[in-house]
Amino acid sequence: MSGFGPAIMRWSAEQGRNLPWRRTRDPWSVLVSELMLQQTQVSRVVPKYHAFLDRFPTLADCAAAPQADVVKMWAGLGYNRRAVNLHRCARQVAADHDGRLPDELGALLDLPGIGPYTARAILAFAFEHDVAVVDTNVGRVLARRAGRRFAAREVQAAANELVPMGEGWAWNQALLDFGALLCTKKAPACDRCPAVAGCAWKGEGSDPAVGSAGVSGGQSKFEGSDRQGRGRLVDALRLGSVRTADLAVVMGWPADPARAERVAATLVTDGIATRSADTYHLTD
DNA sequence: TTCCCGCTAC
DNA sequence: GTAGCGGGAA
Repeated sequence: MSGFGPAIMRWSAEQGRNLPWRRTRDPWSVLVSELMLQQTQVSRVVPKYHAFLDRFPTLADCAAAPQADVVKMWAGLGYNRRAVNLHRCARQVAADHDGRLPDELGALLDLPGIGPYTARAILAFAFEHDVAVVDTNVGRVLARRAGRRFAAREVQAAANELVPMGEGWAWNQALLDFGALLCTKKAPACDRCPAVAGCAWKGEGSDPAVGSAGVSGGQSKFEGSDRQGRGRLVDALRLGSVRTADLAVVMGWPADPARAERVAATLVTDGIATRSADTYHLTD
């Protein structure tokens, strides 16, 4: 109650970020931005977003291109499965929806790479529907506001309650900004918070967001991980094919070729790479 | 070290 | 419900 929502809306109007994907309602552009923003910081996405849309201005352009071209444009973003998902999504929309992204939740959820967050983000940010977009930031903010941990189904329900009729677009952008800039995971700025009066937590005591549904925990270390080796191999594959005999060196594990082959196989399973005879290359 | 506008496949 | 997935900046 109180002025929680209005306070955040006022704050956002003054302090909100002016991000490139907020200047468009083009569903394809929104989809590209949202896929890139999954687990990847805004500052890293901005330049890639422009370059990607320059190369693939429409969904049809992407669907018509080889998957390898999409993966190449994904360089620097990481989590290359997202590039594969985006390409598969584009092809499925081209085939099943006449090239236009659906504006219905169920149909969006049926598309590769689109889950509960991204589906609602497209509805809210491209089609301006009054749906609640729930990511880890929103989950964190809502748990803190309520002063308790949420169960899985409660988070979306709590978020739905807050969407102001006819202002879903601005509200969801505002809440994402609020979570990213003020109500942050480690150092919430409660002293500068415009909505502290409507908050049950106020930064005092244990953080209700920890362990609450929809709030992501910490990540495993990157250095020395399988992810690091995968990244090195995909980087190499963007330049050309890699022989099986060279995998271990390329992936940074010269003394462990067995590990290199095992991890390289996961790229094949993910549909990112293809092995033919003794050579790996990006899947076309 | 930590952070990051999740999804897929178990 | 949870493991796995990149990479650079601060």
